[in-house]
Amino acid sequence: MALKMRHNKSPKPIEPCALTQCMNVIAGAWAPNVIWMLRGGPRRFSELRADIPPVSAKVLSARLSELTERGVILRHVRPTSPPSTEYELTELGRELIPALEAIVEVGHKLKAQQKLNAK
Amino acid sequence: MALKMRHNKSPKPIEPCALTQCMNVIAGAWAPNVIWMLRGGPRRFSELRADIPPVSAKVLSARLSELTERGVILRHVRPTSPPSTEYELTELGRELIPALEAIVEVGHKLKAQQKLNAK
DNA sequence: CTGTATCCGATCTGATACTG
DNA sequence: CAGTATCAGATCGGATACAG
Repeated sequence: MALKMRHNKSPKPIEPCALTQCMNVIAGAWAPNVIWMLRGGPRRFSELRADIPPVSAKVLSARLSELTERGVILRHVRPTSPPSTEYELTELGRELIPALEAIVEVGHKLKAQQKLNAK
Repeated sequence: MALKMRHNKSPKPIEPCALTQCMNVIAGAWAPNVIWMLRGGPRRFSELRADIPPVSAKVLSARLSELTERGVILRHVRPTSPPSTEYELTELGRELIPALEAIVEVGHKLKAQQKLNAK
């Protein structure tokens, strides 16, 4: 579902440059939050849902699958009586932390800027 | 169109944390590329269209408006005979460069990772 | 040249209900 | 607990045509 080969308009649609490459991973409403919440260590499915309040199970599940597929997070299933699953950043996933930290830092400045505009 | 009166489930729907705050700015298919292309200095509308091949005028215009509104870029209109407009990063906008650089760096590692998976 | 207006398909997300 | 299935609404982005 990631391959979308249709209409052969441009043989080389974009330079799928590194920027776009990485943006695709952290795009979407919740992917960055998921990674961010995992930066402190492994978390379970329901913990992530609690961390990121209004995310639906469907979307969280979809993002976790995508991120797993892309090699950013790992899934550990524990066959306990109530099933338990832990998600954890891979080494590649941890590479994203500095980028997200930089983004967070800009976020603070944006919030400050917005307060100025509001007044 | 921004207000969507959601059911009063959470009085504070999300912590619109700094992460989300900034992600909203660089979200979308082309916003990061626009900022990236402006990092070297001012560019005109048509130059940006050429820089970022398959972006439509509509979307580029929409992104530029958004980014201007958010205080990330500045618009200079030159009333020449053929109209000319230059876009430029603001000081706030330049704060995004390090974040994007970090993202680009991860992008390279993701590409490397993908090649491994492909084989 | 620099946009804006319309139409339209693709994608994302949420709500709800259901399974193991 | 940890998801999946289905449906529906909202948003995004592209193509085209048009305007200043």
